[in-house]
Amino acid sequence: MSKNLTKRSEDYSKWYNELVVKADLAENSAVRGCMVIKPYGYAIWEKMQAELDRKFKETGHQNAYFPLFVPKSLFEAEEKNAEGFAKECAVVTHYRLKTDPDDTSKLIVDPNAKLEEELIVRPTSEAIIWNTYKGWIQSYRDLPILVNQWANVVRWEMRTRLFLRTAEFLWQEGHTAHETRSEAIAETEQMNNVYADFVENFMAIPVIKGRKTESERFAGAEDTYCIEALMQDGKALQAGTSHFLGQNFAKAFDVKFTSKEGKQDYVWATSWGVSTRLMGALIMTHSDDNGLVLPPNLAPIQVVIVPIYKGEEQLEQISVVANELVTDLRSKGISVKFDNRDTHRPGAKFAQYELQGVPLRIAIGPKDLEKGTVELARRDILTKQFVAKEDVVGTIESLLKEIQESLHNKATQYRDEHITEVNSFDEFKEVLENKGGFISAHWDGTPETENKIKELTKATIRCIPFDAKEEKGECVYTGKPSKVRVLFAKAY
RNA sequence: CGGGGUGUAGCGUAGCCCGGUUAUCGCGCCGCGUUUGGGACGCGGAGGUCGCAGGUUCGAAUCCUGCCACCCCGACCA
Repeated sequence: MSKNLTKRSEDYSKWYNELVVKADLAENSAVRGCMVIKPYGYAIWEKMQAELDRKFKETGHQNAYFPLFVPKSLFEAEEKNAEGFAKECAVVTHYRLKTDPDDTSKLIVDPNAKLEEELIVRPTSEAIIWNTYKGWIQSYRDLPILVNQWANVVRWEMRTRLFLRTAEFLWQEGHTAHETRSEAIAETEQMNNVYADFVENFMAIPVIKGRKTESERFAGAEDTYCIEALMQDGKALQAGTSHFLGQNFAKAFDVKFTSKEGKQDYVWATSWGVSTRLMGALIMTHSDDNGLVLPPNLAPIQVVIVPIYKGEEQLEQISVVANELVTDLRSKGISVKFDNRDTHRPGAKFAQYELQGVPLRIAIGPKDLEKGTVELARRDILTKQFVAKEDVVGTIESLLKEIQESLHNKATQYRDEHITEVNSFDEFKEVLENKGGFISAHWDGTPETENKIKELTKATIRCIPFDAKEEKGECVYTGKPSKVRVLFAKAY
């Protein structure tokens, strides 16, 4: 493992300055923990959005938008949800500033502009959305409602971590309403699968699908499904969640419908989301000491062309070859950048595109002009080869596919090597301390044991995998009987 | 909120214990020239309320007091 990846995630901000920087508005400590996402990083987020959005539409969902502010009275309606998020809410209490009478260069909050009811900046949107759905749903004919929202949310965490736990983050949240319990459960499963498919195949990050334990469940959910990934430093990361909300929110907001049989019933609900945290997962899964490594499906620039030249005349000759390549590659749907800046030397460009994780790099110099070749370099395994000009497009097409696959394979191999079955608590602690990763162990099913293990080791149950085999065993801590192994890990 | 630590140029830092020239060095930035197949080199240059406020002193980045900010560990968490 690369040594730098064992460091704290904050250190990534130095290497991946190209991608994202921490908010640097130090005069106001209140924005501590927020991110500035630079254009290159945002381009990656946009590619993620586009693919997710496509999958959501494919499964019958539509986008909509709901208010940023949630009146406190709505927020407190669903008790568990409110309780779960209460400790991390930003609250708006006033709506106006005025000039400070003691110092006209300063502004103060106008005490006469106090809101009658405080507004919560959404930490999640169930409350405001279910309050709205109430007006949309009367009959079974109004169901299902399959809506997704792209938004930002604020969670005032006591401690933030770049990418993984920022005070403000971008995400999508799906909120659906159904006639029946089973339909809602099917939706919950479907969306968890959509996430798994996206993260595995688009981001080349292997995940384990499973169910959360009661204590790790979303506040207000009856059941939480999740996808769990493993980072290169051996810590687990929750990459996405899909919740079956039962009738909790329908009851809290009094959302009833009349069924075909003419009976009144509460609506069944789900919600599901993934966030910019996935960009953290991307970095912490694929990066090496030279910087980011992007799966081709996600790379805003898939191929970069760097000219190596002496004098303008040579640059012109190289540009002819380069521009032809650009046209050919673009016609195949490959995104290419020809970097002909004369303010930077080739070596500096090589380093920059490596840092940015561009999957393939073409270098064209005088030697290539002579021989009719180009130099083609792979970012993921840092190899170089010379390719005849006429073979370049074909080679690149197959290499992009190969890199996508190979990144996924490499990460899967690492992940699989870091799932360790243990049968005693000593072994549990030993593996957790020295090897890290997921620990597959028996658990007696009680929150008390789960908590005790968390206290003693800092490891939590990441999930009860869906594909876990029935197997008789004894709880690794209490020795009580257990039917199935669950996955423990230290988590971000 | 509890425990520990740090504040000197855009970034990273030396100097502080033991007060004394014009505050050190590297990266980055600007200009000129030579360069260009892995982060170029030479010469010249710009850039600083030494976190803030008070105090001690002939003299404070350095000593004293107070404050502020940030980081790390813990509780919280997608």
